[in-house]
Amino acid sequence: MTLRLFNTLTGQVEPLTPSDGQALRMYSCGPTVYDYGHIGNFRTFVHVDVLRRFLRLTGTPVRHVMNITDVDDRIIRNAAQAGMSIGAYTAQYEHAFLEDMAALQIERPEEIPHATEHIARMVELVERLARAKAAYKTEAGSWYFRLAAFPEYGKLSKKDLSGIEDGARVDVDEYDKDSARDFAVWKAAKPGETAWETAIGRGRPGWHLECSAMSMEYLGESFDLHAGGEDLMFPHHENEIAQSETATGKPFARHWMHVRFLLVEGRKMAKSEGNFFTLRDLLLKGYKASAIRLALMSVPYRHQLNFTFDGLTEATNAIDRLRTFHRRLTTGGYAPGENPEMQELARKAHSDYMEALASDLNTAEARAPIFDLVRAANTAMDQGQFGAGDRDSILRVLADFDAVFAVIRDDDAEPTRRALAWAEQAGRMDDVAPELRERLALSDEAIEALVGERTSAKQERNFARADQIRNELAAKGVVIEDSKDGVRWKRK
RNA sequence: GGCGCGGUACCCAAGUGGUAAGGGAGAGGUCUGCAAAACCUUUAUGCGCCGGUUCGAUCCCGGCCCGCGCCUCCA
Repeated sequence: MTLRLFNTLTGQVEPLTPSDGQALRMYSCGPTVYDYGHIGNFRTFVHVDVLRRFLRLTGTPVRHVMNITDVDDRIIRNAAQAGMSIGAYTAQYEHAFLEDMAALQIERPEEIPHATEHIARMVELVERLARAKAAYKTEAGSWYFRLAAFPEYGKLSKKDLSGIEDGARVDVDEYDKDSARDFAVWKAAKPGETAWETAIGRGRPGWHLECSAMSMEYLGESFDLHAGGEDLMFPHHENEIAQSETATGKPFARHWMHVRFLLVEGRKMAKSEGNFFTLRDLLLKGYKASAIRLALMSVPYRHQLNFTFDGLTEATNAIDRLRTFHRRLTTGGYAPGENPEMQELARKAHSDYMEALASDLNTAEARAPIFDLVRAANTAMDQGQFGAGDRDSILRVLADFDAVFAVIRDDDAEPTRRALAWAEQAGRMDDVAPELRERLALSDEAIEALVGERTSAKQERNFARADQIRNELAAKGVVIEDSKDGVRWKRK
């Protein structure tokens, strides 16, 4: 099955396959590690994860590179304010970022290169551009890319810049550029700033240059896919194309994927709007990492997502339904054999699911057949029309579902515990939802003991005691379910 | 101003030129010691508004209204 993905460059949905017949070579713009990641960042990373997971599910090996931008103006500024080296400053946020990615079940890219470790490659690229007369050095020691050297500029974002008058928007700092639209590939060091001593002068790389240099280093001068948030399309990706294609004379990435922004409660997320949330903020409020992941991915990547707390609750409940069903499959007893109707439903659900994802990663559409299957299977089980063979088939469908969605397997406790530990150390305990603390204070062993005691009480028909225990557990977020196959419990 | 996206039931949301997936919430019922879980039933003659094309439009075309994004650092 071949993925058909929208390509920003051509404006069309096109098949995406490895051009070398081996692995799909893809690059996605990673974080600038100057602060904790917010949910907007993670919406993009989650959808890139959906892409790579689906490719792998369809048997396409992936060679995925994601950069870490560990030097830029904000980093230099913040590190100086904190009285830290930029290395020490960025290390803490990079660590937090990788932890957050893991919490959201986002797979690690094959390569995660750091900008500061590839300065030499970037300098080479500037030199290459200089030789092609496409980059020039200013009096102040910065290097700029000459837009006039790349007539195709604007082909990704569909911008026609020919009408922009040179000099119209030149600001004071950039007075020595040849044209207002020329962008920096190398920034001269200001006194006291972190800088590298190189053949092209003392300074640091421009942001756009980093991605060009690192993507080509790991993936070659031409590769299959480049992804990022919609805001990066212009100017960041446009500049990458200009630099890279001018330097190599070859097409850079042939397929471009852009994930749309999310809104929070109907407005663009911004600190000034008071609707700005990091992943950690949400975990401390008691939302599960899996619910956050599902909420972020439930609306297809090409549509704006309105992120709301109602949506988070809804995602929590939807996941509960899936997990309850999964538990019913794995813990229930089923007679040997299978129900031909069930087999057909499972097969159909699987193919509808795969087809929806293959169709430009339509995650919303892909969910539907899975939930259909859950209902049909529950009904068949209730009616005793369900065999061990059906269980096995459906477990395989769910495994493929979770290979991309990654929400059924319950790994939620760990991220929450880590967020709590972090809050303690960061002095954020006031932001921890009180119920959350109580919940985590109760160990699995303690729950098991109480559940056991309740079962005994029930057998003795001491329902008062049994209900008392049930209420006590419920208050701490533990739900008990009595079924024919015994007692199950779960954390809310 | 330029480029682009969206307006589908109480909420989120998919979708197709031939008559509206799925999830969540609500209501009623079955089951249960009571619950929970699960299942059943139930909620859009209708898909922003007005025209047009068509045998037929939510889906195509035109206009209008509303919301949003990018165009500057930004996922």
